Amino acid sequence: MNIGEVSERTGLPAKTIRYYEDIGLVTPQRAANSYREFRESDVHKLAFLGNARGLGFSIEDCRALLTLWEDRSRASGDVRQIAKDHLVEIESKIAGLQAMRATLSDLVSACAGDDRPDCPILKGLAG
Amino acid sequence: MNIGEVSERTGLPAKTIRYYEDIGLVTPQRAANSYREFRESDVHKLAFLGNARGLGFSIEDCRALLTLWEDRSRASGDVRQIAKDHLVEIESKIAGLQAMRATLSDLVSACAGDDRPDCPILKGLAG
DNA sequence: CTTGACCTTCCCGTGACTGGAACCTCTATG
DNA sequence: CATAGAGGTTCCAGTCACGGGAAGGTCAAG
Repeated sequence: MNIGEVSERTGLPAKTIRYYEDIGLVTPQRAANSYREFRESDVHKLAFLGNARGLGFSIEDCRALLTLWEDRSRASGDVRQIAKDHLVEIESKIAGLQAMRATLSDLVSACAGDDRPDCPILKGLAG
Repeated sequence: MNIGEVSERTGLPAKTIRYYEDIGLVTPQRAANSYREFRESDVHKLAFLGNARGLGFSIEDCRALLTLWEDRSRASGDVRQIAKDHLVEIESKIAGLQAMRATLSDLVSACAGDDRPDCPILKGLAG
């Protein structure tokens, strides 16, 4: 299977798939014309990667998860730990963004937003 | 005032302050020894930048906000628009992260996390 | 005079791609 | 058979907002 079809089937841009090969996440075979030749197992890996990235796992997390996925004798505790750590990160990002939203929406609602120069937002940002 | 003191007073790393000079956000004077010489107005600008960045505004947003801040005849509506757009972005980031959290926490709680290889997290990621 | 803190510039690296140039290969059509 | 166009290849540069570290100049204290 060529990269275009894989791209369609996984939803990943061809550029991304090439990048994943570059960094060793997938290793498709090569045809005589130097085209990449993807097997079903490559497509599954790439779909897995797409899902993991979609959940915000870093590439290195993905690499670890992929290794565990391929390891039939893995301990599910290892997977769970990675996921839990990531969950904590996500939660702290959410908290940070919510704090931003709170401050910012206060400022926005305090600002008349008309032609006059008086602006509580700028005042807020100034300190 | 030297960069070290400015760094302490604004909470911005010296590296960041130099970077902000590089991209034209501040333009401190120079002393004979080639050291940067910051005036109070530079410190205020940098504090403003620190606050705006802390609320997640991009550098280009900060540049625009700074220009408006310095423009005594600005319309507060311009400021408000930038802030509102940014608020929308923040909210969509929060929504994205919350969706990740929902899926991920479902997976984590479905996973026993012991020594056995059976793992709903990997199953979920596989499709 | 030396030590050590502070300052300078310069260049490379980050994460996870994305865009683009220059070029090769396959397939369908005139 | 020539050609056009779609798809493939490699490689290099850029993104964003800095951070690390090298190599060297400057200043105040002892």
